[in-house]
Amino acid sequence: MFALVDCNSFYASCERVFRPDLKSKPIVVLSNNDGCVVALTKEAKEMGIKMCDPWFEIEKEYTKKGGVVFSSNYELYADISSRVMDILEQLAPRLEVYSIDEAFLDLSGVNNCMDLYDFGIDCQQKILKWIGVPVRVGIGPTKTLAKIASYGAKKYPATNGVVDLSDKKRQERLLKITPIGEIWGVGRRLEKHLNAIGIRNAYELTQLDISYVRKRFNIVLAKTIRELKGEICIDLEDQPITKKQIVVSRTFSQRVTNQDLLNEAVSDYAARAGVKLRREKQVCKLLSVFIRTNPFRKQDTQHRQMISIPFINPTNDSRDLMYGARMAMKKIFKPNFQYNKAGIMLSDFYDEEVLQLDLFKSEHRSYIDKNLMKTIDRINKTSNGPVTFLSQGIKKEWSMKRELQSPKYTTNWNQLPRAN
DNA sequence: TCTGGGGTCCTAGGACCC
DNA sequence: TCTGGGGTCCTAGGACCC
Repeated sequence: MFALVDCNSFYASCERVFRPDLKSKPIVVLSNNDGCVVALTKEAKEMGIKMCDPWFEIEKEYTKKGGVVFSSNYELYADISSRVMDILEQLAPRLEVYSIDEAFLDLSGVNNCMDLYDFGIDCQQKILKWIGVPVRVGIGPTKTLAKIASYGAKKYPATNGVVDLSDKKRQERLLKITPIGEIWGVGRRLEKHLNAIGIRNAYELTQLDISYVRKRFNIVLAKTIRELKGEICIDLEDQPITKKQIVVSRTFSQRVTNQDLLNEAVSDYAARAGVKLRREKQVCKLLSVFIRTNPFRKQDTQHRQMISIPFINPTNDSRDLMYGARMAMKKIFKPNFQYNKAGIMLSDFYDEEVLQLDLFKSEHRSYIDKNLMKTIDRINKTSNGPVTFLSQGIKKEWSMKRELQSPKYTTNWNQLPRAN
């Protein structure tokens, strides 16, 4: 049996933890660059705000009506998240941290000693009391059913935010009122296709013939159906899996036409990606860079391009990555376009310790170089940083804006909350 | 004027090999 | 005159997730 514990309006709830005065106020949290809404409370939803609404379109009306807004504060959210996960870890034998605000729990054994609904309520109360974040709990024999249970817990207030789908009859009842698009693994595209052949809810989906689905659609949807019927196809992943790619990309705060500035941006992203790669203890063999103009500006001529360049010797040295990024940029940059986003992607990873070197080339990063990177990383973890490379830029005119951010209450000594 | 970022998995199609 | 077929690997792009 699985449980899915899901934090309600997570980013917005994090903001409330240190601002009890916002208890029943509408709150929205914005994406990077204060671009669009990525989290919103029930109260904001009731005002007609939707996920992904562009901020500039709703700002005036929303603030006039007394809505509260924050730029995203990922340091705060990550810290609150890890505190929630710590508690969950103590409540169940196995835990999979699925995202910043969700975790799957393996409940085998738990159902022998307590009622699962009571377990859910207990979870909820502990996290609310110890952290201050409201959660809902969905319980079911497969992950996909636990997800459906969680949907039910959100949608129907009478459940008190906990739904246990152990019972087959109860499963069927909820599946019959769950729209197809709410199923885990069914996105907008599939929803449209399924609706077109007359499938409207989760129950109707389970009535389809599996081999037909595999032929007409794909193997992923076939798996989803088996999961909806109670057959476990997706296991709990409680071991941290090594990443297969690392991406750093940002929309610029303003449009950029100048190649020097683009070089600065991708160098900065390359250095950030390097930090992540070294944290994974991996080296990479392939680096890709992409740039694009703003697709929302129909009046501009569009340009988007991506290019990959291989390293002969796999590396995680920021200097190699930055050099590669600039080489790539040189190849794809075209003048007279108004770029609004660039990004870098690292892939083809190998373990740092078991490097395969090129047979005919001996130059590779030395022990001293490795220590240099380690030292920089260590300094940057303290408040003595940051140490950066000149090519990452100083003014960073392209870098994003975040004008409405709350303090880093839990991760910065100078921003601790005060009790008066 | 202003529209996010970071991932995974699957598939189709091309290059290449024997 | 008539010019195959099966396999692998790689990449780009799509769909999905939070």
